[in-house]
Amino acid sequence: MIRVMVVDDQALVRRGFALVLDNEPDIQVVAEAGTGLTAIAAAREHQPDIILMDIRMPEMDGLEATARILQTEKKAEAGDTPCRVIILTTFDPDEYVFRALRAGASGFVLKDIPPEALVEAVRTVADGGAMLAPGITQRLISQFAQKLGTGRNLAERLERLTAREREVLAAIADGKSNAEIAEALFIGPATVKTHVSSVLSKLGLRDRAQAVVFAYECGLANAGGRDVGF
Amino acid sequence: MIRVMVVDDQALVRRGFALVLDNEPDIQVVAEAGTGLTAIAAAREHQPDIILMDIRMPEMDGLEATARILQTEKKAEAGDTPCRVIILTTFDPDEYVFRALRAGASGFVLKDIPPEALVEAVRTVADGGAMLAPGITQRLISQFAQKLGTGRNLAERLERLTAREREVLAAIADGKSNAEIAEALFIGPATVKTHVSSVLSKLGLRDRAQAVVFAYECGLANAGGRDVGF
DNA sequence: TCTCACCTCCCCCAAAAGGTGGAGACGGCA
DNA sequence: TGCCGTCTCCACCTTTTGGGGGAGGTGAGA
Repeated sequence: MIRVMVVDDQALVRRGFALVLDNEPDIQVVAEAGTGLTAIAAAREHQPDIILMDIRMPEMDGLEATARILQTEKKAEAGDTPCRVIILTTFDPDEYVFRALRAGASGFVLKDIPPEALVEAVRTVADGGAMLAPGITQRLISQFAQKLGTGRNLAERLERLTAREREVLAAIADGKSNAEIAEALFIGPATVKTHVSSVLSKLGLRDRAQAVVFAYECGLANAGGRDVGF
Repeated sequence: MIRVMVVDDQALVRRGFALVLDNEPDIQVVAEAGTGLTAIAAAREHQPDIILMDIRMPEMDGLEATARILQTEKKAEAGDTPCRVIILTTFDPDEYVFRALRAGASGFVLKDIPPEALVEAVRTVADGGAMLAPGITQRLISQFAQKLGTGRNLAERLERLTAREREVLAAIADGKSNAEIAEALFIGPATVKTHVSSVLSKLGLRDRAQAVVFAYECGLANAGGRDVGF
């Protein structure tokens, strides 16, 4: 049985969704909330598997509420219920989508979807998957393809480097100085300089700064992976 | 009427999908192909709206074929049919997915989906959307959220900088030298040094190389956006 | 065996970068 | 009015970086 909570400030809308879902044999609506704040409390109390969350709400919007609920979930992590959130809204501007995904939402669907599709989305997400509105999936793919896109030809340039040189480049992309690289790779500083020089000349770069740019652009260094705690 | 081409090396599978789709009133299977090479030729000849493409095939795999078909499409761009590809396969390893998305696929679904879902996927993609298997959507979101994740707290550190300093940081993240930054911002090289110094000290960085790392990590510079043609 | 690519390290040197301290100009704000 | 933050620039200094050689050692392959 999938336990669902519906969060929307408009009681009618809320009841509508709840009725649609409750009509399914394997889905049970266990709570409803009309604001972000009450949603947080209700989530804690009823421990739903899935939360259908509107964005525009008084007191606290759905994105903020989503972030908080999933954060406390993560802290608890007693393995209770890894509650998952589907954002259900009328609009789909990019900013909302990105914020929602960052907040940890597993779905982002528009309110105009047919009821069966909503039910399907709930089941999909409860099953560990994710469900986005088709247009959003499309944009996500575009963004992703763009990021991977340029990587190709640059990665070819990367192959001109020897294994050691790639290691050095990675270290450069980590913000390390020559001395630090030497220490990290257990070689002398002079050797590091040699490697750095060949990396720069082979790739047609001038600076270690440009080397950092190159590393990020070709995917050798991945943005978002590191804590910049130099 | 949605014109579909089915590409799969197993004739039985191919016929199965074709029959399911042809049974729909708004979908017409206009071509079939058993290899990547013939798929390219058939796509050119029949100009389908949607191509269902298997990955594992003799002569040329589906990903390569997808890339080529969409590439020639792009070149032609006479506005004929902006043909779109749905990858339909038994496996979903990450590598395949990324290659598929980079090749320009608009969908990636597993062969075990129910027939109605396949039909729905075809309609969705024909309608300009995209459709991924739920698990894949999930992973795409994770990757995306990770990239956006750390950006927030770092961006706060960014706000300690003055507007000018942020400009300078952006220029640094572009791989520019102090002299180039001076030229770009119409100020003296000495001024650039001043700004660079305060950027580094305010952000707790040592190097302009570390500054580049910081810029990428906090999203000030976006990987994939630039041509590294130093 | 000889060659070649690679890794390792050295020296010297010029250029760039980064730190420190100071200074004038401008605009907002108490 | 005076204070403060910002932008602009300067001079001086140390450290780092990057380029130009050269040189020894290793292992794979012709």
